[in-house]
Amino acid sequence: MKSRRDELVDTALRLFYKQGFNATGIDKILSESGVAKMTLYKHFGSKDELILAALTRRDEQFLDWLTNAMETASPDPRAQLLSLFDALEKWFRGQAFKDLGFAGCAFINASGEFTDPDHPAHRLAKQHKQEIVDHLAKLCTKAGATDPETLAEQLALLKEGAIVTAHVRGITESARVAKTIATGLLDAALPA
Amino acid sequence: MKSRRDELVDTALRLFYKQGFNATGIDKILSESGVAKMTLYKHFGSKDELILAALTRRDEQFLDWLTNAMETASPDPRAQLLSLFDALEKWFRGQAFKDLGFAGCAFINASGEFTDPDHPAHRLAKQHKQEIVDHLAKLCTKAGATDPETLAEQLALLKEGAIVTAHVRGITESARVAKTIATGLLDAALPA
DNA sequence: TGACAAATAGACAGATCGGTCTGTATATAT
DNA sequence: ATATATACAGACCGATCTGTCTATTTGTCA
Repeated sequence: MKSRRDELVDTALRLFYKQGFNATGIDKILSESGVAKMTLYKHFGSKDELILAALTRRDEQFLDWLTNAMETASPDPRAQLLSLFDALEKWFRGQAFKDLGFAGCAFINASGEFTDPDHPAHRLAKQHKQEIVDHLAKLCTKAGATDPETLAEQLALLKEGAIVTAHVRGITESARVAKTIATGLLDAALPA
Repeated sequence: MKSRRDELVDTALRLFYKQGFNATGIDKILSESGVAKMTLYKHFGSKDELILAALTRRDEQFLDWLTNAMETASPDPRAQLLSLFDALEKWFRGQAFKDLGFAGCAFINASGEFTDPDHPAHRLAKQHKQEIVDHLAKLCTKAGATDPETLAEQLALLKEGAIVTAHVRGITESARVAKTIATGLLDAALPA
């Protein structure tokens, strides 16, 4: 059973994601979650803290989903790296997080609203992106890359490009465009 | 001499870009631009219209800057395509729009705040991105690509990835990561 | 049953929001 | 010099924002 705190964080994440952080008022989160205002301020000191909690929840949720999708796809690390882009396409099509749909990357969106790199939400976004790069680098090492860090940065950049293209322009096929480029990179960087 | 309307739009663009659209109030734009409230509402029917005017201004400004930077770089279309990423790096370092600095792409940020694809600001963002792809496709044709549209989409995706990486993670070198990948794509897609 | 903790509803405060309105000052052109 | 357009300053409106407070209800455990 979900605690009142979880109820708040999940509702906040959903509304922040679909309507933006500044555009979403506390009252809407309360009415949609059915939680009283005092309960919110018992768990969180301010709206900013709730924003951070929602993004933290998203961080865990997204990494769990992504790593699971990639591990499930294949035992081969090279195939796992490529399956990143198959997972992205499912996400873009709204098949990954059914209660949220697809409205771009919550962390890119957060960085757009809180452009100051020292803002806690922006810092969390940076950390989230770094975690993904680190995970990719591990797989690149396992796949036998001579420069796994560089390869991981390249793949991560393709991922970000695909996300933005899918969201801003509505082109879900961007995942396949990125996958094609990634295939060429892996062919060149990994031993046959 | 700048008209009052231009004064408004320039100030609005600067504040929207650095602080976000919803977080920037009308009163701040008025006080920083030194324009009276009634003058604003004589030129624009609402804040939403001012947002659109600011983004339209940014669209012109950015495309002018980018096309000029690429044309200036070289007469060779292949070199022009690669110079896209040199221009990006200058932008990331804050050397392109000195009154604005770098706070990500205004259109990616707008799409993050206005996630509904039918929102006028989101539509404008989509249009802006399409204009750039079209411009790249023309250059790809000039460079002799057999499939200029696909190549242009690939380069555009690299551009978006570099922008997001630079903004969210603060890694200005992302422009060079993208350029390396782009070089490989051009080597494979263009006649020697 | 009675005590205690947790969550409820909802009024309230103070600030800020977008937008309207009145009245005054400035500048240009005839 | 007078007419006209434009922009000014700033009061004002209703709505909404975050956050605080009181008083009531609910649920649990002894």
